[in-house]
Amino acid sequence: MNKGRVTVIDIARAAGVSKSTVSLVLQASPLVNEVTRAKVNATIRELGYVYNRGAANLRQSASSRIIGIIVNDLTNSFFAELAVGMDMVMQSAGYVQFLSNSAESVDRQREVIASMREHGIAGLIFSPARGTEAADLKPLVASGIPVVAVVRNVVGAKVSTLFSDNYAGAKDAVRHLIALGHRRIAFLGGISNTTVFTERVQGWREALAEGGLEGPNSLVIATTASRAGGVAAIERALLLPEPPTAALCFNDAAAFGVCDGLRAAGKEPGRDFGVVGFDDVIEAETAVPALTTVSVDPQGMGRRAAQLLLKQINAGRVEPEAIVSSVRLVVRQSCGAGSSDKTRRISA
Amino acid sequence: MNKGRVTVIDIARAAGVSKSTVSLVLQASPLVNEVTRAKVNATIRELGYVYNRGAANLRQSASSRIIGIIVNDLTNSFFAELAVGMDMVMQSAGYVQFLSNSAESVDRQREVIASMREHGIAGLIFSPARGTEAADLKPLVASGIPVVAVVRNVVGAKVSTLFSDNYAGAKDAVRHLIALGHRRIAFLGGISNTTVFTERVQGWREALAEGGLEGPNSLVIATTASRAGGVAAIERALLLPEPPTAALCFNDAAAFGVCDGLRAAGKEPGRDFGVVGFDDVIEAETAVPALTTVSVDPQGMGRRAAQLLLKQINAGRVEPEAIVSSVRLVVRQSCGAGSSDKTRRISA
DNA sequence: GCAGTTAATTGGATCGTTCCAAATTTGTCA
DNA sequence: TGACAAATTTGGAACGATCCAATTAACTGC
Repeated sequence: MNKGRVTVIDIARAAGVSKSTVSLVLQASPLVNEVTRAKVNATIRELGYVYNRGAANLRQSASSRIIGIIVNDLTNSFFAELAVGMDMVMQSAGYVQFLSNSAESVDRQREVIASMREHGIAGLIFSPARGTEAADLKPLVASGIPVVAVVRNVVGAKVSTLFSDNYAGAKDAVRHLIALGHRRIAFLGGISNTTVFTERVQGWREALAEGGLEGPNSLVIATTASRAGGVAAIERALLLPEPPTAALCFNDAAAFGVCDGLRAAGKEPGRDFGVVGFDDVIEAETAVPALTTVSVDPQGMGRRAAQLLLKQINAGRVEPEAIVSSVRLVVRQSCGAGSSDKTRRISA
Repeated sequence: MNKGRVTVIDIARAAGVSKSTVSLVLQASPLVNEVTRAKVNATIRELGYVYNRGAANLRQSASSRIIGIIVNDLTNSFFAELAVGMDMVMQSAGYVQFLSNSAESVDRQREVIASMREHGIAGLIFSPARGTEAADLKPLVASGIPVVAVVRNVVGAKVSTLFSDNYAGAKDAVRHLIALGHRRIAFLGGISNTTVFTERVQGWREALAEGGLEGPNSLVIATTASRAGGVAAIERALLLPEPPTAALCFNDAAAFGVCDGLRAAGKEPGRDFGVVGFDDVIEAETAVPALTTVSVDPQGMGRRAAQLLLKQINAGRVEPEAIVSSVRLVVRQSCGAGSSDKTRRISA
């Protein structure tokens, strides 16, 4: 009996109707009589039938209810949260996702995209690996499959985008540090030749200028966007002739590293040095000291990206759309302001 | 021209051969003449043909090169790393994965499994959501699809399993703390009614007994398996009449929380209190102090789980297999031993 | 030059579903 | 009761690939 899968034809035979009727029942069509419907449904349960979406998608009209998601680094909790947000809305919209990690490799990314395409995805959301070119997306876009790029952009690609407002976020953060009395404020961590980095440094620089302060390049210390990168950056910063008294960090991971490095140097973050992160990952709230950071709400961003993609899939025709997701500064302890009182929020 | 996708028939017509020949070329069959092969391949590139795996999988023999992965909490970096490990081997084996987050909900997990099944996965790897029952997997297993449960087990389910050696790992960790001179060693964090928790507490208890020490229930403080849970646990531990001087934590996240809590109480982890974690997530190495922890190597575990699943898929017939992945204690600073010298490794 | 191989190629038929047009049943009303 | 409409049901013919058996083309060796 277990030989071969159960198909609509088996159901039809067992229920004494035609396969067409079974198909109508499967699609919950109002055309079919209640009695018949009940009988067919009973048989379906009885025989343990499983719908074969692959077969259904074969007919040219159908679009597949599968989407692709590729992130550049799933081990980074920012991207993991992003993926979780997407997963949530995709799941409740009745979609399944191919979810892959490009690990920052354009080759792997290309392979994954090709593979997903062969499997017939209805759309793609991805945070591009460093070095992604418009050409990598060309065929996908040309075939009319909606694509949403998140977090990072791909120059020249005709795809929808969803970025956070890096410039405004960095500016607000630095303004806050200036308001707290800091005069030498560094920018620590991150990889320099990326758009995100450039935008955040730009915000940092303009806020300093606005406050009549200097923003020399020596205060911008690029390393990597990780905890280890944060440690390295603060170590170098403290060796400067005129060391900073506060820093905006490229992201939360780097900010945690900066806190680690400060402690290793005998300084207490928040009290002896103002630290501000970027992203607002979950641990930011529970860390000690709680991290003051620019909240990007990665899950929310993931959800918005997913909704955007679904909208485009349903719309049929793809009209690239660029969304900038606003951010807000969440003041906690690490900047030296929130001291004892509970988390306070400043709208950006 | 963009109306409808390009199919083997289009290629065949354009290249002046039959669709069967095109099919043979696609499968790199040695039967076809080199000249013909070149001509067909050229036409394929020229027309921008994309292979339709859905159609190919329709034929009963074919198995799908899609597998399913479900994790209970992707925002936890342990599971994110696990997923990345799986992704790596699946990708190089030419598979794509549906990867979903059950968020600890058995209902969502059930839905996702059903959906994946309809899409024709060749196998499933998952870390069961709390409360998963054997019945949830019954239909999948009955249809002969290999299933591998990782990290947590599902009582009564006939599936393959891959767990880390929680018992031995906990025992080694506590032995090490005893060797460092600690006499009151707590077990902090985690959710009490889980197998993993029970096994680790068991190891803790036996190591204490072995060292002639007491292991009262008051020293086992269950909260949650998170950073916040660690903070809460150490707070309660320090209020005990006879507070502990060291602790084995349920996992690294909790251990970081314990460090945070210690600092908030004016104690320096490593110097004033021995802290040992469990998992060895990436941040464990770069944290300050570097975390002494039982290394589970989540990525490696993910890779092994993926290899096990692939083996079963290729084997055809499914014979459930139980693998216990060995662990080893990685001594760093947080336990008070590694003090100044670099990370030292003790094999378990 | 021809039988006997070997190498290459090729029409169906098939996988499990959907969809259309046509057929059947049921219901309504004069 | 018969004509007509509405409600249900139903055979095929797709969809895009694979695979088998059968055909055709290209080589042997004598």
